[in-house]
Amino acid sequence: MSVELFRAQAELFKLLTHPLRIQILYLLATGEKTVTELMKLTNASQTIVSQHLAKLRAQKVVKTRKVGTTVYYSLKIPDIITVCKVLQTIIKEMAKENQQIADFLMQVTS
Amino acid sequence: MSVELFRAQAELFKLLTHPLRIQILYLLATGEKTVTELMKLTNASQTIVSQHLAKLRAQKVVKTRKVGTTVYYSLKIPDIITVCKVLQTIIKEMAKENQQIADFLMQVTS
DNA sequence: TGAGAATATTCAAATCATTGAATATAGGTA
DNA sequence: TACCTATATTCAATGATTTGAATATTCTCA
Repeated sequence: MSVELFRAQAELFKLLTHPLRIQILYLLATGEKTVTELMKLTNASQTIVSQHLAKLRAQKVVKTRKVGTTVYYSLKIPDIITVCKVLQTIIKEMAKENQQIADFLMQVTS
Repeated sequence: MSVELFRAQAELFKLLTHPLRIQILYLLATGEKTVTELMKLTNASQTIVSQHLAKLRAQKVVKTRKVGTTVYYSLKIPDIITVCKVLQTIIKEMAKENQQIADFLMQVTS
């Protein structure tokens, strides 16, 4: 596998390193949303939401539809949410294991 | 879904934003490797490899086995490579689509 | 014990990402 | 035209990540 492919993967993964961007992607996975809706759903400011959407647009994982002055965002690459979901199950597995270790330590030290 | 989960996901995704770390994970997916082997396979310096391995260790996605002075690294969470592979298929899809657009433009402008 | 091999850590410099404030644009409506 | 609403962009400050050089640690073997 080429270094170029690793670089391309790394670039796309960078989109997923901000909690707000992940949240926005999950929201868009449930259907298209306007910027104002995303602001309300995430409790983030207009500037911040718009800036993060710009990053998602730059990498073409979202697409837009403009009606008058309002812009509807939706997933252009719906599979991106699969990537998040796979990681989510990993996190749950890790948490479960940590819990088991914690339980064991409780038992040993009490 | 809680902001905490988004944050946890974002933290793990940060591991995947460096080409060398992705390459190391792919290499470890084929079996355990020593630091020296990883250096040779990736053409990266000892310091660099060691630093990136430290990040992977900090998030517990790799584990180590020490024999004398050499350290064998392997995947502690093998599913992490699934995350990479899902993204890889997305990248291929995106590339395919771009190719189709390029082909279309060729046709139209010639 | 002393040298050498394998790996890890620390630190400063450079680069990159995030934020908030300010401003810009563009469409709709009085 | 003038204002209002929705969204985007720019810029400077701050914070995080990456790198290379230097150094530390730990093990083995003569």
